Formats: sequence, structure tokens, C-alpha cells
Amino acid sequence: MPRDHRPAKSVRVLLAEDQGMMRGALALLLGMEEDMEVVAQVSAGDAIVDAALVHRPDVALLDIELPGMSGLDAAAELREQAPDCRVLILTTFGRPGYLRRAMEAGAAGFLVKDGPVEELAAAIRRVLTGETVVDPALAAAALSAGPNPLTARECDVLKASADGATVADVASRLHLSESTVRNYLSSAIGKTGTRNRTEAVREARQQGWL
Amino acid sequence: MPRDHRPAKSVRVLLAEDQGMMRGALALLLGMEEDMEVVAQVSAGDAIVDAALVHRPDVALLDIELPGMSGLDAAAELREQAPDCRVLILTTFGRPGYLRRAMEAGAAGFLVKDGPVEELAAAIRRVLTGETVVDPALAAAALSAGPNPLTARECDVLKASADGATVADVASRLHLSESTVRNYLSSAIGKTGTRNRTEAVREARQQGWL
DNA sequence: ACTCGGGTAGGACAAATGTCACGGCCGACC
DNA sequence: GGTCGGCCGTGACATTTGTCCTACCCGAGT
Repeated sequence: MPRDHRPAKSVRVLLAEDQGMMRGALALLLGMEEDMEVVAQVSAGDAIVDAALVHRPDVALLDIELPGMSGLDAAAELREQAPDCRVLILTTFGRPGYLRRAMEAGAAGFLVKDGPVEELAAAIRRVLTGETVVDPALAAAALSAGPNPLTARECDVLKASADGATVADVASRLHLSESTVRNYLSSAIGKTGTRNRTEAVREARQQGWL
Repeated sequence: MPRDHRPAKSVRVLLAEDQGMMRGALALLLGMEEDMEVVAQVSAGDAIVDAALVHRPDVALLDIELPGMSGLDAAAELREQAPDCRVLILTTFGRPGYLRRAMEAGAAGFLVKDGPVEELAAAIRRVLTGETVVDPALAAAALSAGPNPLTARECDVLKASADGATVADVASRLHLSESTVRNYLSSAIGKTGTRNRTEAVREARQQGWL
């Protein structure tokens, strides 16, 4: 029989983060807040939506780089399947393209894992009031950087080339001719203003375009 | 006048971690342990030794990838300048080469950031008793993988090639002839069993050889 | 003294990569 | 209907990359 010694724990939060220690630490911290309760923890991106449907969190705290499914894609799905759940992206890298995609996916906030821990609970409370929380400097960078100039196919080819695959590898993996792969690579190199595929991949990653 | 309501906080720990949120969260968690006190937090590798000399921690919790100086190099320096401070490496990647280098640098333990938070305080207590703490599976992997087959120069060239630099770039950066650079790259590719420099860099990174 | 491994370098060659000009197909937009 | 951009492809070409062989210097070990 709960005798209600504890305060009301009014904020239900879902935590998606693949690093166990980070996930555990954040869960403990948030649990210490008087009004917050971590109702679900997941370590894979494709478990987010399911967990949200079951546990009905008020806010989902999502890492971007997750096994299974990107936190950004999960955010977009949450928007449809659990529209009353606010999404707060929590990521290691403040890439302009990530921020842009997060906003397009309907995220209510975007936090980088630098910055003090206190920001976290504060940000959660702010998004719950309807506020949108992003680092102003980061927002400016995202705006000034402009949108992703790469076509979907160019991104595919860059991603497939990222681990050192040869043109032949990429061609067979994507069911394209080698000529086509080289054309896409060449144009991606041109658009990124780089000198070879390695630099192009690097730059595209840096911008959050992959 | 301290009236000693609190327990004795007998364990002094130094925390080196570049990610602000992670650092803050860990500091809070450790501070909640009855017997532990975080006496110093640093975010750069080259601040570790100084902080240790000032605050005299019993144990230093070091990330590996840090700005300024690697946590592994810092561990080696601590061994000399603060020999009574135990070193516990805490890293994202359980690379065999990292573990090997950590042991050679005199670390008393090696933890990966996966795994539950509870492991952390437990590991700290165990290294303080003189025990060496490493994940057995990881230790086996490190042993079976064998030592780094790359020479110092081959590592240098790989590192310099990592960001997509051309042979000419690397040659001028390292004051070598282009022929020499190509020779080193070729032999590194051979030793790593890969097909090109990108894969070689990838593999060497994976093994913790860079 | 001799060998051996590492660092450095040149040259020659084959393969992979990057560039460019060209073409066809489609869907969207005016 | 026409235009435009994205997708897919070919062929030719210059450049870069990767391989192999040779060679010299040096320090460590036998």
C-alpha cells in the first residue's frame, strides 16, 4: 500500500542511450529529481517506439547514434505514434545537420553531452512547458551552414564508402554500375569541396549529413 | 567546525573525462557513496598530473580519448610522479591494444563505459585493495590478438593519413619522401591484412594501435 | 665481424580513383 | 509541352595509390 511519503513524480521520462554507464548514471540522476521518474530505459533505437507505447512517457530523451535505428528516425516515428510525448535529443556531437534533422523530425529540444548535468533536468522542464530548447550558438551554426547539398543517392554512396570499401564493393552492395558509383563520389567530392572520398566522408559526417 | 555528522569519506578520487555531462554525472554518483569524495575533476589530459600532485587522490579515473594528452600517457606519468595513486582506466572502447597499453602504463584496472554503473564504485574499491580489475573476456581478447605489429613510423604515417590526407600531404607533414610514405603505407596495409589505407586505419584504430 | 630489423629513399609498374563529356529515363513544376 | 533536376549508365583520360625490388645507413645483438 503506497502511503505517499514520496512527492508526486509527475514527469515520466523515457531514456534511450546505448552506453550502459551513461544510461545508468542519467537514470539515477533524473530519479533523484523530486518530480521525475524514469519509466523506461532502452539501449537500441528500434526499441524506442515500442517502449513509448507501453510506458507512455511525457518526454523521451534520445541519443542519436544508436544501434538498430537512429534516434532521429525514432523521433519522427514518435511524432506520429505518440504525439503527446515530447522529444529531447541528447547527443555527443553538435553537428549542424543533426540539429536541422532533429527539428524537422519534430524534436522539442537538442542538447549536447558537453555542458553541465544541471542543464538536463532544466531542459526537460522547459520542453514540458512547450518551450523549444537549443543552444543559440549551435542554432546559428546550423542556419549559416545551410541545408544538406547532397542527394539521397550521394549520401548512400558516401555511407557505403565510409569503411574503406572499393568502388566495386559499393557498386555491388548498392546494385549500381561502377561508373555510376564513381560519378556519385565525384559529385559528392565536388559538393563538399574536398579532394577525395575520405575527406568527403569526413566532411559529410562533420556536418551531420550522413 | 566540522561536527562529523558525515562518514569519513576516506577515498579521494580524481576524475578525468572530457564529456561534461558524463563527468558531472559520475562525480555526483561517486559523491553519493558513503566513503568516496571526488577531489578533482579535469577535462583535459594534460591537466591530470598537475591536479593529482595538488589534490593527492587515492585513485585516478581516466578516460583514454582526451584533448591534450591521452589518458594512457597520463597514466604512465602518474606512475612516476604520484606512485601511490592507483589508476583506473574508464573508456568507451574495449580495444585490445588499449588494454595492453593500459597495463604497460601501470594501470590497476580497465573498465568500459558499457556495463552497469554499479561496477564503477565496486571497481574503485577493488583496485584500492591492490586487486587488478579487468573484464576477463576483454583480457582474453587482448592476449589472443597479440601485440601491435606496426612500427612507430608506420603508426605515424597511418595517423597522418587518417583524415584523408594524400601521400604528398603526409610526406611534407612528416618530412619524408613520398616514396617512403608509400612504402610505410604498403607495409601497414600488409600487416593489417587490409586492402587500402582507409581499411588499414580502420583496423589499426579498432585494435587500439593508434 | 656479421647479421638483422628499422628508417629512408628511388624507380617501375599495375590497379584504383577522380574527372569530364555525353546520353537516356523519369517525375515535378510552370 | 517544355524545362529542370535527380537517377543511372558509358567511355576516355589523368592522377593517385599500392606493390615490389633495390639500395644505403645505423644501432643492437651474437
